[in-house]
Amino acid sequence: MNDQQIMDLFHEKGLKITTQRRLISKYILSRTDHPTAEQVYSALEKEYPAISLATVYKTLNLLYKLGIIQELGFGEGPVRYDPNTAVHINMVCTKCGSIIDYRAKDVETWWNELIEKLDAQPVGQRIDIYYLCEKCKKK
Amino acid sequence: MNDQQIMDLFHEKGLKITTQRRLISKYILSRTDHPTAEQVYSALEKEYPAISLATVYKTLNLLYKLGIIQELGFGEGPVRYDPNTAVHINMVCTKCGSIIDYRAKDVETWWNELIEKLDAQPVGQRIDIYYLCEKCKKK
DNA sequence: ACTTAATTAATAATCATTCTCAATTAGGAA
DNA sequence: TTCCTAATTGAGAATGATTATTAATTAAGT
Repeated sequence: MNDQQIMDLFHEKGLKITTQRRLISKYILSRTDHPTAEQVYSALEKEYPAISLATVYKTLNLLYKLGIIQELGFGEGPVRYDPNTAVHINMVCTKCGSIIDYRAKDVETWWNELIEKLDAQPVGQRIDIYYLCEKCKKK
Repeated sequence: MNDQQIMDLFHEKGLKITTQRRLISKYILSRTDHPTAEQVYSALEKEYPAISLATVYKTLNLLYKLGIIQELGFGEGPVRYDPNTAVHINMVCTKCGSIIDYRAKDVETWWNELIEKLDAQPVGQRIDIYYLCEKCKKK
C-alpha cells in the first residue's frame, strides 16, 4: 500500500485528507526500522515545524485501526510502528531495541496452514524473535 | 517450573527468598489468564494486606529477567504476564483483551525448524494471533 | 466564496511503571 | 541463638508514554 492508496481509503471512509495525515502516512510507509511516535514527530518537524506530537499519535493510531500498520508494544519503552502487515517475523534485539523484519515464503505458507486449523478467523498476528543483533553481540 | 524450583533458583543466584517473592511467584504460576501486575497485587492483597504494588512489579520483572515468565506488552493497556515460556500462540481477543494459550505440537516442531535456519540464536519468542473470542463474537 | 463538522496544536491530565529512601528482614557468621 | 549487613520492602513521589481537552484552523461539500 502506498500513500496515495491510503488517501483514497481516507476519502472512502469520509476522513479528511490533511497535510499532516499525508506526511505521517508517507513517512511511516517509508521506514523499515519500526520508529516510535516521537521519532516520527522529530523527523517530520524539520519539514513541517507546526506539526504536533498529539497529531502524530492520533494519525498512527488511525492507520493502525484501519489495518494499514502494525503496533508493536513491549514491556518497556514506547510503542513501535511497523508498516509491514504481511505475515513476517520481527527480529528484536534485546539489547539495543533494533527491529528488523524477517520475511520468508515458508513462514507465510506455514502460517496459512496453521490458521486453517483454527476455528477462529484472525484479524492480525505478531511474531517476534528476541535475540542479540550482530552489533550488540560483538560488544 | 514450580514455585519451589523458583525459590531454589533464587537461592542459587544469591537472591533472598521473601514471603512476597514466594507469594507472587506461586500466584503467577497458577494463572493461565495472563494477569496484569495490578491484578496480581489485588489478588495477593487479600491474604497479605501489607504487600506493595512496587514489589509486585519488581518481582514480576525479576521473574521475567530470569526467564521464568513472559512479558506481553501491547499498544494500549498494561503489560500482561504469562508463566508459559514454551513456544505457543497467544490468542488475544481484540475486544475484551482476554488471552488464552494455544499450544500444539506442530507449532513447536515448525518453530524449531525455523530457528535452525537462522544464524541468530533466539533468547525468546512471542507469537500472537488477534481475533474475536467466542463471547465477544456473539455480541 | 460560504458553511460546518472534522481536525489540529498546545498543553493539561491520565495511566502504567519506575525510582527514592527510610525501615525492615533474610540469612550467613559468630 | 543472636548479631550484622546487605538486600528487600512499602509508601509515595517522579517519570515517561499516551490520551483528553478545547479553542482555533481547515478540508471539502454546497
